[in-house]
Amino acid sequence: MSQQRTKSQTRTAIDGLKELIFSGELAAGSDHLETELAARLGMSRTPVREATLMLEGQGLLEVRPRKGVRILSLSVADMDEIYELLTELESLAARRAAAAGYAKADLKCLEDAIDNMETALSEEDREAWARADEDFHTELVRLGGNSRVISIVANFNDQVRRARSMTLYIRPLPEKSNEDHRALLDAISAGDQELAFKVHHEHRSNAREMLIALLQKHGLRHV
Amino acid sequence: MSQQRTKSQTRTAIDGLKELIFSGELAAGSDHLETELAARLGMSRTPVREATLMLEGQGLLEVRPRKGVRILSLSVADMDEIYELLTELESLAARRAAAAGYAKADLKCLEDAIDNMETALSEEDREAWARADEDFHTELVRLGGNSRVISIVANFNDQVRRARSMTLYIRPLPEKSNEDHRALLDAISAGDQELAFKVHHEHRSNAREMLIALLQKHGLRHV
DNA sequence: GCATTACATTGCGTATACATTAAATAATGC
DNA sequence: GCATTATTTAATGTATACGCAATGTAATGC
Repeated sequence: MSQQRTKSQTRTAIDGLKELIFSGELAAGSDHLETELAARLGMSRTPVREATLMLEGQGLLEVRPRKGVRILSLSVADMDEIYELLTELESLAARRAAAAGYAKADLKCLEDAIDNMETALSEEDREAWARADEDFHTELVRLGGNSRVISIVANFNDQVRRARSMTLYIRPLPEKSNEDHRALLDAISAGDQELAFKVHHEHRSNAREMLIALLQKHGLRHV
Repeated sequence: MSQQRTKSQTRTAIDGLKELIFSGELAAGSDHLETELAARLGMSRTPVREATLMLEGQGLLEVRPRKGVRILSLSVADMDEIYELLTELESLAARRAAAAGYAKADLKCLEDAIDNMETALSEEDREAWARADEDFHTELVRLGGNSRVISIVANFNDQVRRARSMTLYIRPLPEKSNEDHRALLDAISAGDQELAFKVHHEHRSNAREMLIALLQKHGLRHV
């Protein structure tokens, strides 16, 4: 995205730590001393410390003095909480997007994302599908136009990212999903606020239930 | 609340800065250098810096390299965004509280808050009313039981605190407010999820519209 | 052998020193 | 005079030093 000429060490630490967390190199539940992380990232403790404080604020880890920072793991109950929150906020965004009276051109990103999901589905390319699905949801929230909602949703998407990629290959192919996406797009196009809200709320609720059931079925108590 | 034996300097800085911001001593929109704040708080730059980074994460200020930290002011549009978000999240909490099947004893805090508001109203004690109103809303969200929602709502309440206290004496006395509160309490008691959601959503929407209109009427473009 | 206390270790919180670089100012050429 | 470039200033970003307090370990008493 936006490239600074010289990326600050703190920025590097934040990005580096997030990457290490998302990739699982820093496992959920594991503890790491500031010194260790600093050495790992090739910098002094100061920017690492700043980064961990910020990531703590974002709910990705917990700073536990003298025990190291703990990479947070999410219980099923946590996932349920987060999905409930995302359901509500995305549905709010859907309603607002419908209210905004967007022209067809404004909704092109949504269209594209849906097309990409369809292609990915037919090719059974789960990674591509997941990317397009995230695009769709991100764009939907953006169209909602509430900047606070946008950043909260982005934050919690980060938090569940690991869980998503863990379940990507054990979940059923989301065949029905795109019907919902198209229905939502139609509702937004038509400016039908309540329908947009309702369609997306149900879509998200279903996804939530599916995911929770999946986690329980596979005994994934923590992700 | 929870007292540390020795409060860390960073903690002191956070609390101190928040206090200075809420009280208006650090005015909305004003800029302050790290060194200045450090001197003011009687500590070195390090904990001040950590505090400002965390408060930036909480949306209370913005760190602008070489220009100092800027205390954020909220435009009317910002207030609108935040109130929209709070409306949705509190209404979600209301629905969940209704779903939880709380016993009468569990809802005592809500009852008390309503009583306190009534007393405060009859005595025209606006400060007391505001405290009780905040108690009510905080407790409602707590009863909702979603810890993410709880902390987000607390965060945004901090952000609008200054605006609230600014408008406290120019707004009309909230005579009707308590009817809504009681109706919500009844809905929660009765376990009527949709009613609880609806009642509170409307209550909040009204409060939002009143506040926005008030800000505009008084030409308060930034608070 | 167990509990308790003294001791050693070490990770963190904070202060401070220093390098970097954006901004402000002065100087130069036209 | 104006624009452009060189210089200075100063606030930040980062490294480092250091003391404290928490944790683990050894020593002591019973």
